[in-house]
Formats: sequence, structure tokens, C-alpha cells
Amino acid sequence: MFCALVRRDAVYGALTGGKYKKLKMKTLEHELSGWMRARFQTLFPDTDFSGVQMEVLPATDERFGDYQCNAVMGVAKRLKRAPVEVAKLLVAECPAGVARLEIAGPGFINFHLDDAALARRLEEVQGTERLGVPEIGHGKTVVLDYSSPNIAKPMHIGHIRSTVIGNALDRLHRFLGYTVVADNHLGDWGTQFGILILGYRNYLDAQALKDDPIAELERLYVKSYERSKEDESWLHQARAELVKLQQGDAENRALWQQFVQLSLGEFAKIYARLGVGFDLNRGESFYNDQLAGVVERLQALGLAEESEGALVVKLDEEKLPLCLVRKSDGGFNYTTTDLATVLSRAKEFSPDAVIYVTDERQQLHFKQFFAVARKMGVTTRLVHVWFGLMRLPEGTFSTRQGNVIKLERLLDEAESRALALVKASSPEMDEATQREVARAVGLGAVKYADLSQNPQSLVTFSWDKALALDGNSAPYLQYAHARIASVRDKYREQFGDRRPEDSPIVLGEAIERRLAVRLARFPDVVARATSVYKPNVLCEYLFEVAQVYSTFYQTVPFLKAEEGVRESRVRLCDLTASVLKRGLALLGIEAPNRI
RNA sequence: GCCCUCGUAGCUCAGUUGGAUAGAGCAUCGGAUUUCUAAUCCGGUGGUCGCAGGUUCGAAUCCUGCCGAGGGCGCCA
Repeated sequence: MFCALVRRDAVYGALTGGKYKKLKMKTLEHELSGWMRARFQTLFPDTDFSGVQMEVLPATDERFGDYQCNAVMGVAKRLKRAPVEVAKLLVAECPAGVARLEIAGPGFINFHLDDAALARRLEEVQGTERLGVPEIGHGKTVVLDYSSPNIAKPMHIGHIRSTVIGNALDRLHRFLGYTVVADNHLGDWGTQFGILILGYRNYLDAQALKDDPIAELERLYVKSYERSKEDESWLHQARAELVKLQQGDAENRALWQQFVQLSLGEFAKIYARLGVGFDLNRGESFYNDQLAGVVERLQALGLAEESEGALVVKLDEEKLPLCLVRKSDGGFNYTTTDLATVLSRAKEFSPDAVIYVTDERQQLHFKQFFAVARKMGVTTRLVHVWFGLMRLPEGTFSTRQGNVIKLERLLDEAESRALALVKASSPEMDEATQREVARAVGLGAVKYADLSQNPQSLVTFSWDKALALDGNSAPYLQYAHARIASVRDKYREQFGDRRPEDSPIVLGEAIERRLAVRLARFPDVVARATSVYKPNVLCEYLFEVAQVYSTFYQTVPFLKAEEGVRESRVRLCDLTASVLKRGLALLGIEAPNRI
């Protein structure tokens, strides 16, 4: 019904276009954990370890080595042996690529990676697209439902979370090889249209609509809404308009169509600016003609029953409140729409999962909706990724209170702050480049501010936080990346006849080793961030990489180092740049070569 | 009334199956630039993890109660 707002390929071409070299090796965690499990099974062949956690994970403290496993303490009891005794048996052998294993404390097993094996691992992924990230989603499809703004309302800072977090999840899944169907489930249907149509008929300022369509539609809605609160006949009229719309009245239908088109036009601008694109833009209205069928099916299955004139589904077994699927006036509501939507998606895409990214207030709704979907026989994995509501220091914001901050204004402000910084620190840059850099830096700052927090944390908006340009921020990562690009340029200038890749990576200094260990973690971090739906896991990792790199950069010479060491260090620089650039791209953030 | 989240340094936040001496950033104090981008780096100060019990080799993390904040609870989405 709706054309795509942004052609997908134009936005993600760089991410999905190239053919990736198939991954031959496993990730480090996968490899070490696999070894651990096999080791347990070999030593205790009569014990069933299925379901027991044996993950080998990055060490919680560098003093303990590179990786650690805490499984022994838990398993020892089941084996009726002392943990340290079990650990001693385990460490009698050592996995490939590990220099030594140590037993510490009550039974921790610490893994110290072998320097040479670590270096070989990095050499192997250097210059590849995937940087060691496995295609664990190959052959699987996920439908990702995110952003979903309401028609006839401007996008404000409250919309940025679903859009930015959803988009990062989109990119992460795509990179892991999943087929992603990103669907913008627009709020283009519902009772607000009766109020809006009435407002449009009575209060329209045609010129204002031309100048700033969304602002005018919003004004009309607010004005009409306010009148409906004190004027009962107005409210009745609004309902009548809504019924006419729903019954297909030509005039109201045309108005609605106009509202939708005007809004889509505005949204498209914001999405283009944010680098966000969808495969589908199916609003709620797309499923209108399927709603009655859904309800009939619920009745046929004996799941729905009449109650106070409405049709409800009881969820006593699930210990959830009952949920309404048809209003007493015969109209349908959002649960019905969501059911129709998921049935349609299951049929059309046969996805392995449908992921919804919305704010925390909808938790109960999704629990109910998922429960009803199950009862109807939907077996697809349904996931609700909820995030904390954004609020202002003085409390929540709302259209009616008039304290919303429009997304557009936030982005403008971000770019203008970044531009001031670019002009100050790179005065030699021509103005067009300065603006381009400021755009990437400003947008990056805004996105990263949101992504670097645990999604489920409550967010209090502040300009300084949203637009931070130092510390744990996108500009810090972009700066680290740009410095590396500069190193590579200088290397080419001075040693153009050499290729760093012809020399091996040698981890001589402690700081080089620290950096190498971090770089080798990239694949596991990408996989983990995706599987727990938390982009902040990736943010945290990238920040750590950039921090270690900055220390590296500050403490050892690259270009002035002796031959061989120089090449090795330039290779580490190059790999760091690749990890930062790829990592930022997965978050929807650009990494310019100059900033 | 019932349900769901959350409470960690002055501020903003991390904290992976329960793991080792709870970590960052900002702010603050001190130091580093003839050398690869100082949007940087090094170091210091700063915490009864809301409170009280419990579970166990081990709890910020799990359980119970209390205090505080936010959100939700059939005809809005």
C-alpha cells in the first residue's frame, strides 16, 4: 500500500552488497568454550553435562589473563569432587592457541592466549569484510518492527530511541547473515483521525499546511482534541467522522490519504538524514480488511467471548488480565491489528523471529498479544525489545503540554555544535568538508548517546548528554579512527614501496598485546550484542578498543619504529581502524577519514 | 488494589550463566605536546551498590519484606 520511504539498497548497500568471505574459523569464545565442554566430557564420560553453562568468557580483570571459565565451581558439586581437584584434571591439557591455563581462587580457570597464535588470528581477518564475524544468521529470517511513528504528529526526541536502536539491531542482524525484513508499522489508523478530520474541516490554515504540514496537522489535532474534552457534541461528531472513514466514505478517505502522504513526506526527510531505511512501510491500515477474519478465527477457536458488549480473550492460565479484541461498538483495536499483522507476517515471510522495538509502556500489551498469538497457533519466536521512556528533567513530555523537542531541532543543534568544533580544530579544511564532517560527527553523537546506554534504562534527556563530543562518545571513536587514517596516509607517503601486510604482526610491547586481545574479541561482541538486543554492548567494546588504541598511539612510535616493528604496528593500526569503522557502521554511525 | 521496570561515585551511566579487590565518562586536582591529528594521553580524589533479612564456597546480580521513583491494568495505541 505504501511505497518504501527510502530504498533499502541505497542506505545499506555498503553493508550488504559485497560478497563476504565465508568464515573458516570459529570465534575465540566459541572455540574455547567448545574445548572446555569436550574436556569435561572426556574426563567424566558418564556425566551428562547438557544444559550446564561452560562458557569461556573474556577475563573480568586483565590480571587473570585473557579469558576465564567459572564452570568448575558449579559442576564440582554434581561430580562430588572438590572444585580445585576437578580444575587440576582439566588443565592437564591446553587448547590450541593458548599458551597456558591457570587455576585461581576456588576454581577459576584462566586462559592466557599464545602471542603468536593471536597474531596469526588477526592476520587472517585483516583486510576481510567480515573481520572474523560468523554468519550465524545465514538462512534465517527476522522481521524487525521499529520506529513506527504516528501519522499527523511530528517526530520528536521520544521517537529517536525506537528508530536508532531498531536500526542498529537491523544492521547487526543483517551483518550476521540474517535476512531482515524491516517494517515500519506506522500509526496510520485509529480514533485520532476522527478528531483530526473535524479539526481540519473547522480550523484549517491552508497556508500553514503548505509551509509546514505536520505542524499544522498537529495544531489542528490539539485544538480539536481540546474542544472534544469540554464539548460533548464535538466528541460525538468526531466519532461520527471516524465511523464514516472506517466505512469508506470517499471524502474522509481522501482526507486521511492526504494526511498520510504529508506525514510520510516529512518522515522520509528525517529517515534520510538518519540513514534509516525500511523494507516495508505497512501501517496499521494495511491490515484493515483482515481484522474481522482474525476475530472470527478467535471465535471459531473458542478463545473469544462476549463481555459487557465487547469481545475479549481471557488469559487466566497465563495470569494476565483479559484482553479486548473487539470494542462494544464493533470497532477493532490494536491487539486485533497486531494479531492480523503477525499472522500476515508469518504467512508471507515464514520468519524465525519477529522482533518489536517499542517503549516500556507496552510490555503488558505485548505479553497479552503474544499469549493470544500462541493460542492461535503462531509458533514463530516473538520478541519484545522494550526500552525506557525518554523524559525531560522536569518530567515526561507530551504534545499537549507543548514541551516536546522535535527531532529535527535536535539534529540541527547537534550538527551546529559539531561544526563549531570542526571549525576551531580544523581551520584549514574547506567549508564544504567541514560541514560534511560536522554532519557525521553531530549525528554520530546523537545516535551514540542513545545506543551506548542499556536500552532498558530510563533516559532523561539533556542537551549536553545527547550532544557530548568527548569522553565515551561517537566523536571520540571517530577521532581515533581519523587519526589512524592519517597514520596510514603518512606511511604510504614515506614507505610507499612497502606493504605492511608482507610483514608479520609481532606483539612485542604489552600495550600491543592488550590491543590485539581486544581486536580478536570483535566477532564475539557483535554476536553477543545482537543476541541480547543491546547495542550498548558493542558501544562499550568499541570505546574500550579506542581507549587502548589511544594509549598505544601515545606510548609507542609507529612510523619511526624500526623496520618490521613499524609494519607490525601499522597493521595493528589498520585493523583497529577496520574494527572501529565496521563497529560504528553497525550502529549506523559514519567514520570519516578526516575530522 | 494488582502487575511490570528501576534505585550503583557529586552528575550521567556500565556491570555478560551469581564469581576474584564494583568499573567508565563528566566534573575536580596534578602532570604530559621540538616527534604519527592534544576532539588525546598518564596519575590522584571520590561508592554503607536504597534499607533490612535470607539462600551459598561466593550476592550489585537470586528470594522475602520495607522505603523511594517511573510505567501499566477491557472499549487510546
